[in-house]
Amino acid sequence: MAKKTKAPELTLESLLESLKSNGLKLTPPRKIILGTLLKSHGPFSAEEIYKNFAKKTCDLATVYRNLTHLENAKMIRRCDFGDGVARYELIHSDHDHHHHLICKGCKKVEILDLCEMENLLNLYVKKYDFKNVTHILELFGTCPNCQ
Amino acid sequence: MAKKTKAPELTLESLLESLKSNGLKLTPPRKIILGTLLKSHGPFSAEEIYKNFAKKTCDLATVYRNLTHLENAKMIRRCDFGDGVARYELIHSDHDHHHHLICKGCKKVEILDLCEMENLLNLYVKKYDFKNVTHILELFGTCPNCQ
DNA sequence: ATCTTAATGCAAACTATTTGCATTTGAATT
DNA sequence: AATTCAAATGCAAATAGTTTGCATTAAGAT
Repeated sequence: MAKKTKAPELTLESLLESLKSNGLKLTPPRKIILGTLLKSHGPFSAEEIYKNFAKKTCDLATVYRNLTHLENAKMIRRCDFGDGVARYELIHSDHDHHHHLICKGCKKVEILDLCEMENLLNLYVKKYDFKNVTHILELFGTCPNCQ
Repeated sequence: MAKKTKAPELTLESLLESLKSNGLKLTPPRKIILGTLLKSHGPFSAEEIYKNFAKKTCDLATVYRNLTHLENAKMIRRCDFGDGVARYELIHSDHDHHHHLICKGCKKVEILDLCEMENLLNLYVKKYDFKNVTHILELFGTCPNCQ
């Protein structure tokens, strides 16, 4: 079931390559944004990424604009935790679709692979004859530490 | 599997009763808000509910405040379609948990009962030992009409 | 009829995000 | 290396959705 093809490791270099192949210029802000997303997984908001800039070397608006560009280029994915803040994470491959289990206390994020369950979901939905069905699915709870 | 107890029909009267039992006063805005939510199912935003007021007889801020109150009283549920707008719908009973399949074209909303799938979801998540696990799950696509 | 507190109106504040416009800069081209 | 030009940026202002402070009003208990 699992693909035998090893996942091509995502590096800052490969990401900067992707920029190029998407017709996006390699600018300092973009380097920092991609570097930040590469450093840790948890989806990050524009603010969080922005705070990561050592010397506020670019405008917050630039972060927003770039996140939109990177999303269009399918290099990052937008996550919705239902709190009115958009968060983004790197897309590691075409088939790295997953969800999150977020602790309401410490905000720790567990990665969930619900691939099989989603097949079931598609079955359920088939009768409605909708095309291009996508979904948002995020889980919340209290982690062992915070209980 | 399905409960034999017939669902106690939700009426404007029963809703106004619920207001009382939740220590909430019966005010004109509240009557209209509940009436609106009772009229059709689709989760509605504060704006949409507000527009339903025949003569703008109350302030939009009042609608927001009341939606918050009604949510706290567990009379309505907040839905998140990932577009930065909060939408609300009546809770018809303790066990009326469901999701939506929303057409990206005409915005038509289908109600999905994914109860069984959610049991599976809980199984998947068990190993993380999170407590009080909740989730948001909404589906989007293009309905037959809009294809 | 009175009283107390919750509910409301109105305006201002707030948060996350977007946009207009002048300026700068990456990178393709000479 | 210098030129060029669209793309990217900075900055400030605009926007959307929602919340809040405060003085006033009214629901419903006494």
